[in-house]
This record gives sequence, structure tokens and C-alpha cells, in this order.
Amino acid sequence: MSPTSSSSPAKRERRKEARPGELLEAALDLFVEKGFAATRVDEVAARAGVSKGTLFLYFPSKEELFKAVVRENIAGRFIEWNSEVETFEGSTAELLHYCYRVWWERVGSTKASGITKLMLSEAQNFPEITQFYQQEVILPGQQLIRRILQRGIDRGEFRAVPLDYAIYVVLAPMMFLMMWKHSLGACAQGALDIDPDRYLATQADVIAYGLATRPGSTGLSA
Amino acid sequence: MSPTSSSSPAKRERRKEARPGELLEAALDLFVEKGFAATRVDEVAARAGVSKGTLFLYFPSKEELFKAVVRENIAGRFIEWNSEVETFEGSTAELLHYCYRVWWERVGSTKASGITKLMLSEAQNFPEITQFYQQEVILPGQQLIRRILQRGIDRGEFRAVPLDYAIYVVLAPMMFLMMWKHSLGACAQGALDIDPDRYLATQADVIAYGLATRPGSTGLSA
Amino acid sequence: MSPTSSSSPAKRERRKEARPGELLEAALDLFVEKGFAATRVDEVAARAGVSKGTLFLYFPSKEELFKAVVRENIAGRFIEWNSEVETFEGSTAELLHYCYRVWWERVGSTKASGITKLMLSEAQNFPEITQFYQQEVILPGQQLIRRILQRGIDRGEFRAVPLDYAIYVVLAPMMFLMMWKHSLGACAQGALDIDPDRYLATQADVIAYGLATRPGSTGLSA
Amino acid sequence: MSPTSSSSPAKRERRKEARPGELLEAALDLFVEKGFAATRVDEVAARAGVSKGTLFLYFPSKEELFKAVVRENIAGRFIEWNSEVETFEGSTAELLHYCYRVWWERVGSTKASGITKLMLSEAQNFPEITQFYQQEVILPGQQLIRRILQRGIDRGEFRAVPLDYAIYVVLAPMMFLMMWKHSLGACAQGALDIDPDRYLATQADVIAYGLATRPGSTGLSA
DNA sequence: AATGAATGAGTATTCATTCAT
DNA sequence: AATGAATGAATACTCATTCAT
Repeated sequence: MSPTSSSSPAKRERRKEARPGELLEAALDLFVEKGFAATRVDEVAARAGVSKGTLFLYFPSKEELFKAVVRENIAGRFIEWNSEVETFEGSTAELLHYCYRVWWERVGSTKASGITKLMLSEAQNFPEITQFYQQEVILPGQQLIRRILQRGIDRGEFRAVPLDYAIYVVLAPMMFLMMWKHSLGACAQGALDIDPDRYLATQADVIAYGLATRPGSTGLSA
Repeated sequence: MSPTSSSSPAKRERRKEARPGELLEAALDLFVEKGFAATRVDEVAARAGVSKGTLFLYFPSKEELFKAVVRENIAGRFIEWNSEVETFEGSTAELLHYCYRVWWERVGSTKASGITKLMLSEAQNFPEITQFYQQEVILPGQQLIRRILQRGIDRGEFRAVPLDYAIYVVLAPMMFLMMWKHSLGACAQGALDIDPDRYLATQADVIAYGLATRPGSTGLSA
Repeated sequence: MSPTSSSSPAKRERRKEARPGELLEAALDLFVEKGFAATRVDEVAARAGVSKGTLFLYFPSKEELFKAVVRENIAGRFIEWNSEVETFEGSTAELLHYCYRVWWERVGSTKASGITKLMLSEAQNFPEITQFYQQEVILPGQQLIRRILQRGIDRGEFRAVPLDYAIYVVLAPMMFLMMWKHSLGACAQGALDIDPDRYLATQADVIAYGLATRPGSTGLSA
Repeated sequence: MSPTSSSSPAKRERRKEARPGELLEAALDLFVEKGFAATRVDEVAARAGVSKGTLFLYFPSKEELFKAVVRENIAGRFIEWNSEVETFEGSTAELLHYCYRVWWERVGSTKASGITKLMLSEAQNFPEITQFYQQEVILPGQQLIRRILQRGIDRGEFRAVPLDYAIYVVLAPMMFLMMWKHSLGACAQGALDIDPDRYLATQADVIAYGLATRPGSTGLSA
């Protein structure tokens, strides 16, 4: 055993610990791109730079790998965001614009957005993980949006729209953008290409304007 | 109706002509429910009441069956709609509400909506059919929406928003509803259940209001 | 029923009776070209201008069709030939040349030669029909050749070679030519193309010369 | 032999390297016995003592397995033979006998002879591999025979026969024997049984004699 | 007699999963 | 821990054969 060959044991150690993460990353990419069924575990392993056997060392099955990918990428960012919303100073219209922008930076533009595509695409085949996703992502997300809208109403900026459905006015554009980006948008031939910033700005503009009370209005419309 | 005229064209004959349709219907159901890969051709055949061999008599492969399902369910409804939009009398806000309602009746609430879910889920795996879908559905749909918005602007009802992005303000809520309905919505646990009518009414309301010129406004905002 | 439509019932009648023959002909072509397994009954039917169902009206199975093809094309031409050999006037070397030439005309160059290719190719899969082929073709053929050689020996023209193996000296070139013609020869790229007349003439020449007694020889060599 | 040196390279490892060979051997047997189509890949795998999946680990398809079988069994034996012919001492008639004998030992009597049967039977269905076979086997073989005949002519032993067709005088008996052995001969009922040695001896005898110049002959006959 | 729609047993091939090394 | 050879259950697709018309 030559002394040179034993160099950098740290690197090896680090890689070893990084294995699951590398696998999850590779799996996320491929699941998002091709769907659950069309993704081969060999491919995931290959992209992560390990053998197929190694993958099963860390994840007992392809399904568990899928679940792990989803769980891993559903970080509970909502606590942080909730406090940001609480402390935000400025109009609620501005808050909405801000949230869209921040969401795009932290989620929409990242691989995490692929998870939404995955979930919506595969929900039917994975009821268990779908349930989990609802609890961890959808419901907190809806709560956050609801809080924003409530803030607008409370401050007399927004009309007293029915919140249960108004949340979807805010949510739909985000979900749509994520789906689009990972499906048709990925095959974009010019016409279908969407610039996220302009897209979100336009959506926020129309929505904020559409929710806004009017000068002279009581802020208590239908 | 004379008994000798044998108005029924022989059971076998009639079935033969009905076969492709029956198969497409069964395939639509299953593809939407389980996705492309998870759908077995035997199952499609069984649901259509024929044997596996018969399916391949009408469709040379599972992939061609998929393509046929997509094609079948996007018959050029746009021509009809275009003329409806041209002749509509009333405010553009009303037109928007009307379109959402009609779209739901004719597409959103039907199995055809499953096609969109399918396409968004499987787009990457079927570039050819995705291309076809863009040409036949997405682009005509965008044109129609663009026409509606233009009408509002021309009549001084809507602000001169940038159409290229405003169309998504109208489109996103529809796409979202279809995806939702066929994914999370199908596993709905109360909290996630969406009433389409209220959903669409709220969306149309906010959007129309958000696009509207204001009393005293020039109708030429950014 | 217009009188013109009932024209030429004879033609129809004739065709009806010709069906099995047309099917056998088509089957022969295809079996020879592609082998038993690779030939589809649809193709046979199509080439014969009838439906697949009709084929099974005349032949209870693909195997039976195969057997019928073989049987049909193994006409007992040997009686005729035997008498020709008996009455032939001229040297036995000339008789050999004559036989090769006649064989080529009547068998080698016709579709019947395909049967040999078929039999040799498929013998293992059809023991029953192979047995039949041996009785009807191989043995009579060997007898005929034996008679020719015996004639040469009897007349002092040929050496007294061991007949049991000398027959193959005459047989091998014919069998080889048939196989070649229907296999490699059919994909011929120039180098492999064989002109049957020159081929057979050369073979007959060498064989006759090789069997011939020499001047001063006793005609009774090993 | 120290116990720690573990000279046996681990059972699994050794088997792995042997796999392709075992599979090719099993495939050769079965292809020759039953033809390409009638051979099931499961059977090949079973005979090689592995599972169906393993076969596809080494050969991407049944067709590629077939090609590999052909390639494997036609290793360039011709180089060796060519030099043997060059250095042979003795008459060309003796050389012919010698070649027939050696050919039988090294090819005719081995499984390799089955390849020729295979090729002639399946040529039409595998144009690509047929092409390969022509280049690698047929043409070199013809060259070798041509060289032998040329030797006889050059040494004044053989008549100046047209080589392009005389080669078939030598080739046909070999091809015939291989075909016979693997078809009718395999179902031999006594009458059709051929003793290769006597068969080849007779052929060589007649051919050599038939090609020979005669005492007093010029060696330049047509 | 003729058709051709329907069948379903049969086969090549794939791929998640196992396990000896 | 890591490998990668081996597995075999699962599945799309074929094609000889049947049979109602």
C-alpha cells in the first residue's frame, strides 16, 4: 500500500456520506424529467456515479426512493415565510409582488419546483405520499396565502372576497408556471416560452388590482 | 318501422364500427387515471370489452393508442368558440365569465380535461405528440384568449395590458383546475375539494376586475 | 340483378377450383424464400388473392399447408425419367450430361427446386414430411442415379466404383446448386453468382471423366 | 499451492467470463437443431444453465445472438490452411484427399458445420449476416480451393479447367455433406446414412481423377 | 364458399430487486 | 460499504386459428 494511494481519505469519507444526497438529486432530476415509471434506477445510479446495487443499499425500493425524493424536497420553508409576511411593511399589493418574486427565487426557479410537477403527475399512483404532500405543502401554502389576503382585507386594501376560493387566484399562477416549465415549456418552440419575471409581475399586477378596493369603496364588496 | 327492413346493421358490424371509439374511451379513462406507463393494454382492452389482440387490430402500438386518444379529444372546438366570441353581446367581463362557464361545461368537466393532465405529465416522453398538442390546442387556445382580451381593450373596458403575458392570467386558472381535478383533487380530503363554479366565478371576477379600466382612467396604463 | 353483372360465371367457377393451387403456389414461394416459421399465413393468403379465412377453408393448419406444398411439388417424375434412361442411346458420359441438362430444365430451374431447399432447411422440424420426402424423392432419385452409373459400368465406360457412395458424386452437385440458388445465390453480389449451365457442364465433365475407365484400363479399378 | 493465494478466481468470476461462450455453445446447438425461429431464448438460456435475463445481459437480442454464433464459429481458420496448402509436399490429388480429410476433422464433423446449414437455411432472413458470411467464409474458402486447383494445373497434374466453376466441383461435396448431416441425415433411416470418410474419399477420388491430365495428354484440355 | 373481425396462447424483451463476492 | 452479475416476474406485441355473418 503506497503512501500516495492513501491520500485524501477525507474526500472519500465525505463522498460516502454524500451518497444518499447525490442519489436523491439524480433521482429528482430524472423523475421530474421522465416521470416515475419511465425513470430507470440504473440511470439514477449512473447519474449519481454509483452502481445499481448501491442505490438499493440506501433506498429499499424505487417507490421509497420516490418518496424520499419528495420528502427531501419539501423543506418546511413556511415558518420562515410566515414570519416574513408578519413583519412585512408596505402595501399588501407590494407584499404579493414580493412573495411571487421570492417564491420564484427560492422555489419556482429551483429544482424544488419539479416536485410539484412530479406530485401532480403521479398523485394518483402514490396516494400515501400525496397525502403527505398535501399536509406538508399544500395546506401550509394555502394558509400562507390566506394570511396575506386576510392582511389585505384587514388593512382595507383588498375587497372582502371569499378566502376559500381567493387563495386559488394566488396559487393557480404559481402551480401553472411550475407545471408549464417542466412540461410543455421544456419543449418550448419560442411561442411557448415564458419569461417568469414578466409572467409573475403581470399576474401579481392583475390579481392585486383585481382584489383591490377602489377609491371611495368601502372595501367590503361581495 | 317494418321488421323485414332490419334496421339494425347486424350486431357484429355495428360493434366493429364502434370498436375504435370504445377503445379510445377506455384508454382515455385509464391513461388519465393511472398515467401512460401504469396503464396496461390488457386493461384497456378488457374495459372496452374486447381482447388484447383486438386492440392491436385498431392501434398498432400502445404509443399510437395514446396519440389517438389525445387527437380524438381535441377536435377543433376552437372554430365554434371563435365565432361565439365574435358574436357575443355584452361586456367583456361578462364574456370572460361566460367563457369560463362554457369551457367548464364542454371541456373542464368532461374527460377531455384529463388530456391536458396527461399531456403536461407525459410531455417529455412524447415530443412528437407534444408538438402536435401545442399546434392543435395550446396555440389556438391562446389565440382565442388573446381575442377576448383585445376585445376588452378595444372597447375601452380593459387596460392595455401586455397581451403576451395577460393571456396566461386567463389560461392559468383553467390549466390549474384541470391538473388539480385529476391529481390532488381526486384524492380530495375535504380541504382540497374545489367547487368548480365558485372557483371559476371567483377567478373570473378577480381577473375581470383586475383588467378593468377605472372610472376616469385613460385605459392606457402600463 | 342486372344481366351484365352475371357475366362470365365460368371465370368465377374456374377461379374457385383454382384456389388451392393458387394458395399452394403462393405458399411455395414464401416458404422457400423465408422458411416455414417466418412465413405468415396472411401473406400467403394475400399473395393468392384470398382472405386468411379462405386459406383455412382449404388447409386445416399451417403445417398441413406446408405438407401439401411439399407433396404437391414432389411429382413422381421418376417413372418418366427412368424410361428415358433405359432408352437413351449414346455414351453414359453423354447420358450424364443429358440428365443434368434435363434436370435443370424440369426441376432445378423451376420452383420445384425450392422444395429441396425447404426440406433441407426444415427437415428437423417436420420428421413426418421428411420421411415422406425421402421415400418419394431421395430414394427414387438415388435409384435413378445408380442405374445410370450401373449402365456406365456395365458398358465398360465407367470404373467399378462403389455405387453406394458414387451416387452422391452425382447427387451432391445438384443439391448444392438448388440450395445455393435459394440462399446465398439469391443475395448474390457478383462473386457468388453461378451460371447453371456452365456449372452443370463442368461438374458433368469432371465427374464423367473421373468415373471413366482409361484406355487400356480394365474398367475394374477399386 | 498456498491456501491463501486462492488460485481459483472465485466461482462467480470464472463463470462470468465463461458465460458468453456457454451461451453461444447452447445457441449453436439449438439453432442448428431447430432453426432460428423455432429456437426459444429461454431454451438457450436453460441449456447454458442461466436465466433468460442473463442471456440478454450478454446479447442484446435473439438476432444478435444468432450473429454472434455465426461469427464465433468461423474464426479465421483459412490463414492456417493456406499455409498448409503452400507447404504441402506430394501430388495435388493427395493434397485434395488430405484437405477433405482435414476439413472433415476440423469443420465438417464439428458443430461448426451446423453454421453452414444455418446460413443456407436462413440467409434470406439475415441479409446482413449473410453478407458477412460471404466475405469471411465463402470467399476465402473459394480462394483456398482455387489455389489448390491452380497448384495442380501449374504442376501439370490437372487439366486447365475453368477455375471459376471448377471450384464448385470441390466445394459442392463439402456443402452437400454438411447440409445432409444436419437435415435428412439426422433423421437417417439406414438408407440415408452416409459414412463421411468413405463419402469424402470417393468424392476426392473421382474429382482428382476427373481433373487429372492423362498420360500423353497436354494438360491443356478445354 | 368466403370473409375478416376477434381471439388468446405464446414469445422476446425489460427492469426492479437480490446477493455472493 | 460497494459492486455488478444474476434473476424472473411482468408486459407489449404477434399470429395461427376460429366463427358469426
